[in-house]
Amino acid sequence: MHPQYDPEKVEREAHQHWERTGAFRAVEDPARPKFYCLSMFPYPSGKLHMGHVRNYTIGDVMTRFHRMRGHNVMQPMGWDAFGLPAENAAMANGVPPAEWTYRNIDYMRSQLKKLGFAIDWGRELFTCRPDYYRWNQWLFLRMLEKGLVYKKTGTVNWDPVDQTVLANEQVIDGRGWRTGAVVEKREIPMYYMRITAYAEELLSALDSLTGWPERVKTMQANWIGKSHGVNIAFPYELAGEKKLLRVFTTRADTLMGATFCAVAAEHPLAAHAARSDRKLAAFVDECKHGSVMEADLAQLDKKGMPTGLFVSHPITGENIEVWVGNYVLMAYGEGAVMGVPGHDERDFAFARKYGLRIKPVIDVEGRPYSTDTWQPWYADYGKCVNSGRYDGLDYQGAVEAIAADLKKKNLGDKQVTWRLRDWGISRQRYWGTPIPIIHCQGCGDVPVPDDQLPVVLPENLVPDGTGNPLARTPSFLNCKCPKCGKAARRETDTMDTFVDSSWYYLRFACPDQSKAMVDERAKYWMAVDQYIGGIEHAILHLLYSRFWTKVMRDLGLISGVDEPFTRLLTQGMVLNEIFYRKSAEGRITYYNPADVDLKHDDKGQRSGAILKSDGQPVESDGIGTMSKSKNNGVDPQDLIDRYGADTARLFMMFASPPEQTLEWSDSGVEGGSRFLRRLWLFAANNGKSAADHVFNAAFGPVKDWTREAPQVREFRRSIHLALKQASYDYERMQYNTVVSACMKMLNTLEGGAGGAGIGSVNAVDQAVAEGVSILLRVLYPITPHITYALWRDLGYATKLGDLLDAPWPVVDEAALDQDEIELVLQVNGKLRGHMRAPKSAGREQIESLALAHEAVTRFTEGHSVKKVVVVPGRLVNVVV
RNA sequence: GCGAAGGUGGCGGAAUUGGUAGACGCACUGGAUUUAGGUUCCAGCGCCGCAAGGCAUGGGGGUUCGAGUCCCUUCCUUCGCACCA
Repeated sequence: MHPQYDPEKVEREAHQHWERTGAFRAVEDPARPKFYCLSMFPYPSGKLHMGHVRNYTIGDVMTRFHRMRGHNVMQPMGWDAFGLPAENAAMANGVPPAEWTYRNIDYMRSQLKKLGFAIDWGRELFTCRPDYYRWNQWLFLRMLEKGLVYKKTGTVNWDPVDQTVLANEQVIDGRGWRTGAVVEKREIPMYYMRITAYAEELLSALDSLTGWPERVKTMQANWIGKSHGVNIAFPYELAGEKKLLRVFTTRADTLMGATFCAVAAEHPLAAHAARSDRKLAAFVDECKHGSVMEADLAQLDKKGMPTGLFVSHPITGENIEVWVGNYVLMAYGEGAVMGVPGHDERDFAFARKYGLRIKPVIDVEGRPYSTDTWQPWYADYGKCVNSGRYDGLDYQGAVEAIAADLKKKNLGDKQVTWRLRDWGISRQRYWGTPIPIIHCQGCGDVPVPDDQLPVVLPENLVPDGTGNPLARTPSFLNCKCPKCGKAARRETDTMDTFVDSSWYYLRFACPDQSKAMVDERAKYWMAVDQYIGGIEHAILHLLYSRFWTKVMRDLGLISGVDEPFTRLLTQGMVLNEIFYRKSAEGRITYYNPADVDLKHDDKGQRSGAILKSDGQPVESDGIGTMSKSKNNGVDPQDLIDRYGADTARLFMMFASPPEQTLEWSDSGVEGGSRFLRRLWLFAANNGKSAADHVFNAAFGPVKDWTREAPQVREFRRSIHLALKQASYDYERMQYNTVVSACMKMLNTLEGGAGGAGIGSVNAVDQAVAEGVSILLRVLYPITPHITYALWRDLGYATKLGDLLDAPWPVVDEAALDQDEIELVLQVNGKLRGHMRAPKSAGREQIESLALAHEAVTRFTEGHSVKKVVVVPGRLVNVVV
């Protein structure tokens, strides 16, 4: 064995070995329990970032651990390869998105391989390949047949200069990111997936996801947003015709306080009124401009205009004026609200601004009411007042009574409303899955027949930022109508990339299947036992995937799977300190932490930070996520080149538990590297001679350790305690303390099992050998390369086989036993000393030993002992 | 505003059922090795105190023999959602 740890060599050899033996190929095996471990697949943006390294290391540790525990594991990898960044890169460099994407994939794949992940590369998939996205198209058509896909007009951000649709992230302060032109809202036809048909199941099934973090489930539940309320109709007449204005409310108990109605700018009634009122038309137009993002809308001032139309109150018959309000959302409920200024903050602000009547109808435990200023309790539940026959009723009672009365008049009923909206999947983009529709002058929108799938996306186009290049490509655009055979035009919109990621986990089970979307192998592997990814996908990706799984189930494509991901782990972000300098003119320049030296005073406290290049101080702006704009990123490649993959993996796992944020620390990385060098050195010096004994110790006939010297037994006890800790922490996925347990083991090993003349030499060697074999196996899922090399070089591999499938070490409970136990002595709950007592000592014996102990008597003298609490094996507390 | 998570040494973080707070690592201090720097090794390291001892898990209160852990209250931080009627 070479005495020097050479990570580059060690890792290269391990990779060659795994490659040669096909170590990570996953094969269906009904005889063994399966474990499908999946990390969210990356977007091929160019190179791996630290978030990827962390994500995939967590998954790899889990995969390797479960394999040692006897599971048939599968860890696949693929590429979320369609998307906007490829188009942006194309515009910047004039390279087709396909070329850019495939080049990035090649580089990132090589990085993943360097990190030594136990991935079955035979299952690699690419969402931008026709053999994958044809099934997006195929399922789209099945959903179309079932009415789960439909077409309607939707609102998009439109850049009037580039004549193109903008994604939300391309709109900055209401202007196009490239042109700076004010963005308009535009109505265009789009395809939608009817996710709302699954709202009830998507909500109720959250309860079954016991392996998901609570906050992700809460976020999804809020997003789905089920509200119970009442749909109320306000009758009116228009050109002699009787009509109804419908509103939805969760506060039907306040109906008697309704003094106006407000409709969204897009509401038909607003459009009608605008026809005869130019000022109103201008206002409606204004509302339709600007961003489509709701977070932006929420910042706007309340604005409105009367329509001049009146409706009558469904209970009193009173005349009520209809307004257009910029705060009313067309997409929620009926696109219209009843205005109850007395008990709704928005209506209150609106009424105050336009001098509308405010009528309080709820009394909240006698708290004061003034129409001058809004108070939070105005919106609380209370008793009806000023409400005629409903006076005195509470919230529930009033809602029931009012709903019943409305139902009698045919003017309303109880209703459940969802916040969740259907999923618009059309994107006016080139680099995505073509929507398989053909537009024919005579036949209308015609689905592409199955035997003409896939509709292949040409890979050689270069977008220029103006419109969709597909629309300028005759070879793609022109086709024949499948129905009538006449010349027709292909749909040029592509699908949202969330479609691609909504089912890739199913395809990993059978990526080579060319006849079907999925086959019976999916039944073996599904559901994903552990899914790992960033919290940023808590809502959309995870909700769409759940929806998609249910759709495929209901179409009979998969069976026995209601939910795709049994357990979910959302890993924390990777942070680093931010350093900057501010120039005299106020310009801020950020400096990478790698270029900054930290100064400490002699107590270890930070005393300053200076830039290495000029020795002048820089300011710290705290810590934040690694980002280009703050120049605080660390390139994983540098880390690997410098220290090797094992150190990178070890640091990632050690610095904090998987779900928490991780703070980058160069010296922490050094510490990890130091530990691995120490491990190597210890093995080189002591491991080989010890290993010769290992087969009698850990794997041979059980030895009676109770006869050995106390030092040897203490040594084993400490190894097995650490093993117990590590096993527990692997189960609960707290890998930082697994690393700490391994460090303890090495500390113990270096301390030795006792010198010459203590115990039998044979026992000392066996204890060391056993300790080494435990440490290597416990550390292996985290740092597989160095442990592979040591396992091989110390001779374990030849006798016991590959570390990949080595049995997980078993805690020897007998080793944890001690003849004498150290007990903590407390007086009045305060720590006063320690004493040793025989393991066999009973409660009374311990009590009398404690009361006689000097550490106790010092504090009990002159006082009377009231009570003695004995916690077996732990402590004695004397109360005086 | 609503919802969720979290406040523990100079720092990252431990503490499985209420039972020795600060494991493990980093930083720092002293010493050894080294021509020196680095590496490596040994020792120390919550705060105050010469010591005995006292004080410490954001603040305040409570339950308990005993509270980082349970309850109440308050402050702060982070994240998510946000005109949802």
